[in-house]
Amino acid sequence: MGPTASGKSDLGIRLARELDGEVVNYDSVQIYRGFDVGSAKTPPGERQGVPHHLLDVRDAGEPFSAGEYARLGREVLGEIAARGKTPVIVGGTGFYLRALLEGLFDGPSRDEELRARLERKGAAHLHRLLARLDPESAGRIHPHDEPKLVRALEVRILEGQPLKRVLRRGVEPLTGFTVTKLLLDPPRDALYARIERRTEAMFDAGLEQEVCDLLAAGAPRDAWAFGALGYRQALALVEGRMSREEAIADTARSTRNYAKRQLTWFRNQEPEALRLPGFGGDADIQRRALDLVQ
RNA sequence: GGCCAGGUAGCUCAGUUGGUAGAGCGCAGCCCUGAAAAGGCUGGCGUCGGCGGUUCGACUCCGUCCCUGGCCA
Repeated sequence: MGPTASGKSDLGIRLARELDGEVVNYDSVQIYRGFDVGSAKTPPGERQGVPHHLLDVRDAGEPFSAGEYARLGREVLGEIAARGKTPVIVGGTGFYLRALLEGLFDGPSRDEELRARLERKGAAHLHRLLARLDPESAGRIHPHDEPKLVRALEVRILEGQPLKRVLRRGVEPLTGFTVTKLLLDPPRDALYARIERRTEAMFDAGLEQEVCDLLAAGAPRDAWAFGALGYRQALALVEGRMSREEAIADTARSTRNYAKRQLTWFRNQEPEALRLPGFGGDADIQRRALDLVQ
């Protein structure tokens, strides 16, 4: 695990080669077919023969969720183990990793109709409604945090019970594996500089063209995956709502913000992860990672 | 050289009739149980261009100097 641009893919491939393993992705954007340049997906030609899983399993317009990720992930993990290989789980979507390893509660999936109805009402209204139906959750969720209010209401309405009660139900951690967690944590300055450079490189490498290709292939312009970092801006560029300079600057800034949120998550939600103070491509970091894993 | 408009937080800018300052973004810290590259919370930051003056009190008024932009020479 590690923030965006910390070299997770490099380290993942290295570890997989050494351990006779296969890479399992847990990046929420690399899940999508055709989202390659902007998600920094390792091109097939650079995978050094290491099999990669859970890349390109959805089209732009298809919804996806942590729950689905956990189900697919456990299947894949089982298959890899059956082959006698070692899974090397690589990504930056901390919530997906938690869903995979710790499990999610046995609750309802998204209900699009219910959500559409709720989302129309606005956060303030939703918070008042939740205060009535599930006071405990209303006290825990900030009145401005619409997505979490919607989810709490969705569970409460569909299950007829407050979220906290449902939350305990049916959480099944992954079994059958010994997990070693490694966290890439390069110096902040160096990480930000690298994000800056990588963002420019993505636009140079044809992120704009990738968006055009996706649109031409029928991806709706409001497809969820177009909300991802870089894609939102590249779409604005394609549609003439942003200049190239603005698109790059905006992408780099949001990517820094994202990296910071990832670091907070990993630091506090994955305290047992072993920290590697550098980039995944660094030779000494790779050596240290191998020592920790063997 | 003259005229005009500006000089306030790292950046962009607001600041009512004089009572020592704010907003967004950035940055930092944090939250998160099925759209998590999403969404949300909290926080510090200023010699208000310099120097004088008027005043009990000046970012606000006066003088002067410096800097930036525009127009005219």
